[in-house]
Amino acid sequence: MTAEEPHSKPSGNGAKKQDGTVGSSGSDASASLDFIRSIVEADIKDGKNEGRVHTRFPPEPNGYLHIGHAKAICLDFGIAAEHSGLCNLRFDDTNPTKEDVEYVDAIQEDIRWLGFDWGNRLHYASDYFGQLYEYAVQLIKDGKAYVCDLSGDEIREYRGTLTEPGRNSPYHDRSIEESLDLFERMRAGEFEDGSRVLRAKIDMAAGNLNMRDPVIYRIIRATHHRTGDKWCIYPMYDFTHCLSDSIEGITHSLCDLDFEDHRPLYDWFLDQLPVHHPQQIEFARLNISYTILSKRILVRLVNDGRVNGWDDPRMPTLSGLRRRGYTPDSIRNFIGRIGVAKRDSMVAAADLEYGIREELNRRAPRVMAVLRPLKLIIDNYPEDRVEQLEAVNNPEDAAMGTRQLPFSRELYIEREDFREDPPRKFFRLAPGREVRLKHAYIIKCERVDKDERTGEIIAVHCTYDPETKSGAAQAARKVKGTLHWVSAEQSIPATVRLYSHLFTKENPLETDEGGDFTDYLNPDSLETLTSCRVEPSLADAVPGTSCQFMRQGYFCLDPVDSTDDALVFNRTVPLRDTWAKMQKAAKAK
RNA sequence: UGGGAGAUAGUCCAAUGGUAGGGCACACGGCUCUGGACCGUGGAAUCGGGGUUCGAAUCCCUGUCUCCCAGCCA
Repeated sequence: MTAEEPHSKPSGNGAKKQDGTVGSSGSDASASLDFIRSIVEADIKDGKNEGRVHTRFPPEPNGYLHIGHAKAICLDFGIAAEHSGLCNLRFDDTNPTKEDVEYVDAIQEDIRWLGFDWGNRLHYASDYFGQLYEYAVQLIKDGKAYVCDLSGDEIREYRGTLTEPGRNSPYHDRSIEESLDLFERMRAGEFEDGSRVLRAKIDMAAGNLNMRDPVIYRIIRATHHRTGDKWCIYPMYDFTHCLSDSIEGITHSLCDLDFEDHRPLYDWFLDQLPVHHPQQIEFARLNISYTILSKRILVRLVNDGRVNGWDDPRMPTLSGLRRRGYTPDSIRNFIGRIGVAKRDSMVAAADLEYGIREELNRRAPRVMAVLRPLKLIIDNYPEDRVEQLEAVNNPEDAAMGTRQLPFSRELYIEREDFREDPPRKFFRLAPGREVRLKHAYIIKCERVDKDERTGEIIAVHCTYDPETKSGAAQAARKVKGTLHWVSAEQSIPATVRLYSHLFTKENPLETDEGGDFTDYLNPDSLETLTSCRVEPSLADAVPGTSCQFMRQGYFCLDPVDSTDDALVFNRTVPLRDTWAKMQKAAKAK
């Protein structure tokens, strides 16, 4: 997210459970507290806020949540839970021209999915419009705000620049009575959009631009998703946010570094009024290599058709990650592992991938799936015979049991598992070589069938050794490689989508002269394979569930595009591939 | 000669005056019916320069670099 709502941060210790206990994560008990938790601890110790901890997560409903927001969510909800405190969900809906109920629904779903619960504390800044209006009137009465008739361009002009002070608006010294009257009439709809604003009277010479008489109310005739046409004036973020925090009794208001410059203004409003004064604390937003965490840009990718919607599995949105096969635990653990600090940083995409592999290795059942099939015929195996072989579902967890796998004379293996002219260290199948078929027999390659014209290998002929059946006493013979396979007849067809980074550059926002992030869109971020064959047990797979395609990676049945007769799997993340790494290294030499 | 913030291995985070440590990544080895997982080993950092101190990543001075801010967005 660029300049979105302030985020809170993730808990270093994973999500709190309903009972307020803390789940474990990458960082363990010995770990020291991050700087925000240190502040919170100190505040509790000092008896500040009567020892209460009350945070909030304040998204603007103008887009879907992404993993950067997950950092904020984990922090806001996590810190509250760690201290038996509360965390509110508050929609920061002060700009009806950009917001929509579609987003408020999606945001709630995503937060719940991540594992957090705001109880009955679902709020909207728009709930406070009446109170906020009264506060604004109070400011005018106290001579601390005035109605300004300057146009947008003029306001900018009067604001000065980074190095030159601004000048007072000609309306700066307008009488309190006149401002009161005008503000009332702004609300009544007597003036056109953009014709007048209410401004705080602070200091046009302030080095901090935010303090140069910031606008606090503007006229916008737009239907608000909650208040409809009740209002035609809407409060600005700076005015709304601090007072909403105050109204809700928030103690620690966590947001990202972009709002550091706004803190003096946050404090100023609260100091002018007789209200509770929460503390704003800023932390560095999350950046991940080869992706972009900016709502502004994500919305562009969606609208320009660069991806297939907010939940496209290539998107770093929570809905995209979910559809890709990422789990809430893996995301929470990731957030806990990367920590919280104030310096700008770029977390390696590999860090995120590590998290999901770690979890799925423990939980995902192993299955056989051949993505790019090559026919393999076992010449000495009876033509009409079909054996049911027992296969372990997860070697990491015996409790997950076993299943039956059909084996027959004609199989499919992965095309890349056979090489007619194998390179050094190639432990797979090649003429004259032996390999084990996982859960089955050791086979030996005898010859290949080729297309006479193209030279393409059409089938591999092998013989099997009946004595080497997996589990059999005499099966101990060692071979260099083990391949996955499916029975040609009994396997079922499937489509498999292989995803990789959406961008080809670590930081796609760091562009050359005149370029932009679209220059680095990865043309190969999605590869769709339509001739895949998977073991028959997958016919009953439940959409959204994950499994490991042996030797390949973790995949999940796409909940949107998959049907009973046309299975579609999304690759969540490939397995670590030492062989590929070796080849790449060799190539580099 | 605007204001604010931040600089610790490739990367992310610790160490708050007392042995610079951990995760990821990387490399090497072991094990393995997944070239996965797992186990072991290793390389690798305090932005520069001064100062205070028995002792500095930490305190002081100075320099450099990076990020944010000129919406009637949040």
